[in-house]
Amino acid sequence: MRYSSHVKTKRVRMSRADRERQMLDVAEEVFAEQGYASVSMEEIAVRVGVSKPMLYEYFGSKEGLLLATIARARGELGEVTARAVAEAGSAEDKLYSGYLAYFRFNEAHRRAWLVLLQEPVLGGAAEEIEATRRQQTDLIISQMESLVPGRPRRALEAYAEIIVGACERLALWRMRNPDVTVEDAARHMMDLTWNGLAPLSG
Amino acid sequence: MRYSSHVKTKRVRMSRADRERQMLDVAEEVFAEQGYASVSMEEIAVRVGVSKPMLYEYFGSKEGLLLATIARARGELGEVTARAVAEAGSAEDKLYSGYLAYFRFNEAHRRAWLVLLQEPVLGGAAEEIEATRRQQTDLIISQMESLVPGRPRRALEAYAEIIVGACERLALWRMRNPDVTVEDAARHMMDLTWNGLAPLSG
DNA sequence: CCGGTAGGTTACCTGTAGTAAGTTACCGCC
DNA sequence: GGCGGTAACTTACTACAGGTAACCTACCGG
Repeated sequence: MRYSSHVKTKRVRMSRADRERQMLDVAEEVFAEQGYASVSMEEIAVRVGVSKPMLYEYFGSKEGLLLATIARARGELGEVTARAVAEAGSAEDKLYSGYLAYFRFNEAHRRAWLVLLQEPVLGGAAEEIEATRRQQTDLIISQMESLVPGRPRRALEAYAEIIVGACERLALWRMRNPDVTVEDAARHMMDLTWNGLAPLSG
Repeated sequence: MRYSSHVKTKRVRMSRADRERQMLDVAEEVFAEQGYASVSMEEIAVRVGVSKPMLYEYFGSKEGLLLATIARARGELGEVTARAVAEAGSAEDKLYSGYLAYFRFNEAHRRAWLVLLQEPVLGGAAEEIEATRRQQTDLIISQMESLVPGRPRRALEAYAEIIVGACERLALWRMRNPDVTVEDAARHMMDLTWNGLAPLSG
C-alpha cells in the first residue's frame, strides 16, 4: 500500500496478454452500456488506467477495438451453444438445448451479448467477423444435415440464417419483456421452427 | 441551358417539402452505399447542392437525418407488405404473400432496405422508430390472431419478432447469394414457419 | 418600390480519432 | 551493482467532422 495516500492509483505495468484482456473487459462494458458511437477512446483509456496510444497499439483503431470485443464475445457464445447441442440426445432435444443455451448466455452475459448487436456499425469491413459467423451457421447446418437429411445444401443454409436472425430478435424482445423466461423463449422458437404454424391453424 | 457553360449548376431555391424529399433521397443513397459512419454531413450537403446548416435545420442532427431516412423506408416497406397480406386469400397464402412482398421490396428498393440495417447505430434513442416497428409487428400479430386462434398474446408477439428477425437475416443472406430467387426465400421461410422441421425429420 | 420572411450562406467552435516523438521501468548480463 | 536494450508507456500534437451563431438574399404582398 505504498501509494494509498494518493487518490490516483499508480499505473501498473502489465504483460501484453493481461493488458489486452483488461482492455477488452473495459471496452465490452462501456460499449454495451453506452453504445459504440457515444464512447470515446479517451474514456476507455482512462478507465483502463492507461493512455490513448496504448489502445491504438493494441487494436489499431476504434473499429478494431470493437471488432476484437465482438469477436471474443461471439467466440464465447459459439462455444456455449456448440457444447449444449453436442451434449443433447435426440434431434428435437438438440434444437431445444441450442436455443436454451443461446438465451441463457444472453441473460447471464448481457454485456457481451449487447456488444454483438453493435456489429452493423462495422459495415462490410468485418472480414474477421464473417469467419466467426460462418462458424456459427456451420454448426447449425451440420446439425441440420442429420436432423433433416436429404435437403439441398442451400435450404439448410437458409434455415440456419433464419434461426440465427430469429434468435437475435427474440432475445432483444425478451429484454423488453423481462417476465418471459428463457424456457418460454426457447419454447416459442420450437413452436415455429420445429412444429410450424400449420398444425395450429384451423 | 443558361448555365451549361459553368461546371457548377446554379443552386436552386425550393419549397420545404421538395427539399426534404431531395435530402432524404440523397441520404438514402449515400447511407446505403457507404454506411452511416463513413458519410460526412458535408458530403451529403454538397450532393444535395446546399450548405451544411440546411441539413441541420431540417433534421437537427446527423442521427436525426438517419432516423428520418429509416422512418420513410420502413413506412414504404410496411405499406407494401400490408397490402400484399390484405389481398391474399387463405391463411397460408397470406403468410406466403407477405414474405414474397418483403423480399420483392428488398430486391427492388435495395437502397431503402439497406438503410434499415443501419438502425442499430441509433442505440436506444429510436423512439420514433419504435412506433413504426410496433406497427410492423402489429400487422403480423393481427394476422396471426385469425391464423392460429387461441394462442396467448405473448406467444403471438414472440412469433412476430421471430418472423421479422428471420426475414431480415434471410434477406441479407440473399444478397450474398444472388442466384436465390425471391420465391426461394419465401419458400424457405414457409418451410420453417408454416410446416416446421418435425415433419421432415426421420 | 419597399419591407418582411422563407430559404440560404460563411465562418467559426468543439471534441474526438489518430499519430510522432520522446520517456520510464524492468531484465539479463558483464 | 551498474549498464545497455527493449517493452511498455506518455505527452503533445494534427486533422477532420459534427454542430452553431451570425449574417445574407431572393421573392412576394401591399
